[in-house]
Amino acid sequence: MLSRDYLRSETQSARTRLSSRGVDPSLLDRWVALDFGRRSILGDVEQLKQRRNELSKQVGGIKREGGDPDALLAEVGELKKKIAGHEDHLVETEAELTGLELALPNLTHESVPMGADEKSNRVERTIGETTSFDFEPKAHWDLGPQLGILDFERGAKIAGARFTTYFGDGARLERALINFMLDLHTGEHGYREVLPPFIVNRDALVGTGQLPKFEEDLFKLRGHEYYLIPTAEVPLTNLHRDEIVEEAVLPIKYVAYTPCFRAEAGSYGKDVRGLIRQHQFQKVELVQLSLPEISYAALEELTGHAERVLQVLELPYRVVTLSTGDTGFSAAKTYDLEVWLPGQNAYREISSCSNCEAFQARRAGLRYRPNTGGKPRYLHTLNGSGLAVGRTLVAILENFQLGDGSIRIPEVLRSYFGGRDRIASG
RNA sequence: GGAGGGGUGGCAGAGUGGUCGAAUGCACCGGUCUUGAAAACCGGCGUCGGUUCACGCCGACCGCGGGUUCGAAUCCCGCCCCCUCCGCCA
Repeated sequence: MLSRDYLRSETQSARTRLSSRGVDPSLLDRWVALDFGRRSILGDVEQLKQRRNELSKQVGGIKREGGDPDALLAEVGELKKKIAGHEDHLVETEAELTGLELALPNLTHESVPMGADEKSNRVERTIGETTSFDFEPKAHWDLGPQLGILDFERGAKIAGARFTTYFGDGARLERALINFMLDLHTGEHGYREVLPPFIVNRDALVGTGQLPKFEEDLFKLRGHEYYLIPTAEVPLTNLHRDEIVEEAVLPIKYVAYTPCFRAEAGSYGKDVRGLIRQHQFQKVELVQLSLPEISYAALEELTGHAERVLQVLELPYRVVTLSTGDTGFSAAKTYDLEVWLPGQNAYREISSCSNCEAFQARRAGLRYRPNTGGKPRYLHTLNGSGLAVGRTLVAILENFQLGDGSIRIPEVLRSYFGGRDRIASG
């Protein structure tokens, strides 16, 4: 959510900046009308309530002294009717107002490149050489089944399309990556490990911005107001919902491994082969709750933590700033990390690191009390994959494949394989 | 699933229809005292919204949502959460 103060006092700028994200400018006009209407009704209703409260007090006094309050009661009766009418109107106005506010995306930071889609994204830096081979490299959807470590058919048999089953060293590699990432972020980057519920309620999803707009992307439990999490960002960011924390505890840094579930509505025909786009995938997620003043430094730091995983695994990648049109609903600025995949001859997203500023904090009621005392303020939220585990596994298979179809295990993962340096058939 | 108990300010804990946004204690902040500190004493100390240049004023909030009433933390209904016992279960 954007702040009402901003929408009110900077309406023109809000109109321009939101339209660069594809928001219909007339929504702003509607907002202004509703906001004005709300305050006008509120003024009336509160005045009537004030009068009613005064009269009620008088009635109490009169009754105590054994008098007859009938004259006052008649006036109160009138007031009650008026108040009820105004309040119905007020409830409607507020419902439409918040509905509108919940549907407006965040404003992008001034450093974000303007553009309608990913074509306007800006490459910030490219790390490592794209892997070269003296043979024709294979895609992971060929390598995995050949090695017997990924089984797409059996994933589909027990669940459906976009589900995969891992066997043997495939399952072990996934587990090794999870442990390696968690160990790195807790041991060297100062994050506290969390194991949250993988199912959340509606409020949590509204808090981070998936709802009410993107319901069709989510798996909902039948007969319950429960949803499978699309990312650990949802439980982690909502951990302190409706709390006021002391400034001294900031920044709060959480890391969690969770499976993630996405309906992938509207992506039919996209990445249908392999592990790239699944209904369920594993992810290690980083979340920070930050002081507003330093949240952009925190974004650089958090992005660096995700990059560190790729560096230690010796995977080539690049960092891209998403354009205004490609930036997600809740984010003010997003860096995507794209890993080189020889099987596709392309860089593919493996992490997305965002500063949401106070957008989620307003929705979720995340505030802090300044050291100097005074009013609570909204804090800033950041999140980033550190990393998407399935895609990391893909990158390892494709980048470290050897001519004989076996896979070289990166140095830092060997301790999770009892010291072995190869994944070979069987 | 069955039976019972409970959700009040940062914490503990009063309050069962009328100046109750809420006693009291602790914690916290400021002051007095003190060489300094502690103790003691004095004062302050919730959130949101509206309005105001400001001081302030007004409204709302005692898990959430409805209802009864001139008036609800207090009575009624629904829901959520927590605890205890039984059943079941990993």
